[in-house]
Amino acid sequence: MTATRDLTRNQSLVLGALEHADGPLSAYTILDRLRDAGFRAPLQVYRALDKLTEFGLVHRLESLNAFVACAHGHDHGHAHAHGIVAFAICDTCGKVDEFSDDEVTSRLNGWARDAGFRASKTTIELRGECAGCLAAA
Amino acid sequence: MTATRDLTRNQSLVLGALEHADGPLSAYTILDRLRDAGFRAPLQVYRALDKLTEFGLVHRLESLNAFVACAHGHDHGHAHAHGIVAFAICDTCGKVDEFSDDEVTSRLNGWARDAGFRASKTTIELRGECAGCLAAA
DNA sequence: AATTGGATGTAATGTTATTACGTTAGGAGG
DNA sequence: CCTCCTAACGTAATAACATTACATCCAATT
Ligand SMILES: [Zn+2]
Ligand SMILES: [Zn+2]
Ligand SMILES: [Zn+2]
Ligand SMILES: [Zn+2]
Repeated sequence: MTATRDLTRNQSLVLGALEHADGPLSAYTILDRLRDAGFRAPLQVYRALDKLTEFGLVHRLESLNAFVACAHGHDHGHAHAHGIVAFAICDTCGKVDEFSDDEVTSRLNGWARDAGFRASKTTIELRGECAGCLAAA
Repeated sequence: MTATRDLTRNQSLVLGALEHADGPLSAYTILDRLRDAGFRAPLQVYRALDKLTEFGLVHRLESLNAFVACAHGHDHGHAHAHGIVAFAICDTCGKVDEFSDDEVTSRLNGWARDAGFRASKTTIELRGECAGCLAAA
């Protein structure tokens, strides 16, 4: 059983913004959407994002400089461990698909073991066009 | 046989800066190092990087917002096709190891095929600590 | 009450990337 | 030679993303 975590007000607001969005949001977009809730400065967003990422509730998309709520079903503050996670990002509609592949994880871990490299974070991002957008084109 | 490509002066300078560096460089660091060669503005660097990346001579490290010369041995302007390339980036010493794994490539391509996703670019980056730094610690 | 640590508020600054606009160099074709 | 076209270049301004610095607040502990 994974422990439920108490989120602070700012963390809840940022997580909520990401969960209600239809795609990844930049920190500054989140800031804009939370102005009415009292947000004033980027740091309020970045601090919350740091914690949410640490808790595994939010992922940062490096190739986009943006953030998404974790796609795995879980209640607020109730996370679960990820293996290596991959993202397929549609450059046309912005949709993001989060997935994970044990064989990929195992090969990358194997490479790291052989190289004596200790990985603390691994990023896998596919940029391209999703099935829906390809069909529409 | 892959065609040799003529690089422009700016492209050669930027590629040279990356090849002589001992690690990834940000666009602005490249700019600073090329001041004496007449560089004045970020765009000069970004334009050269765009082309070099397109030619496969340079890779962008998304998690670092920085660039490295391709590790594969090739003469200036003489590139070769990559499959999906992965990078192991040491957060301690900055060293970058470029590698490629057919099984990883095949699994990711397989996922994309099944999902109907057409990937135009795939990023794999391991952040952590290299063998040398782990031994030194 | 004093101390501690985490979270917060705010301003200033630093870093990375792009837009806009004008100029230059070189090849293709008349 | 001259015009058209295209790719590359030069420069300035601005936009977008992220961090540093410093003060304050508050709850838990001693
Ligand atoms: Zn997730
Ligand atoms: Zn799409
Ligand atoms: Zn390469
Ligand atoms: Zn190292």
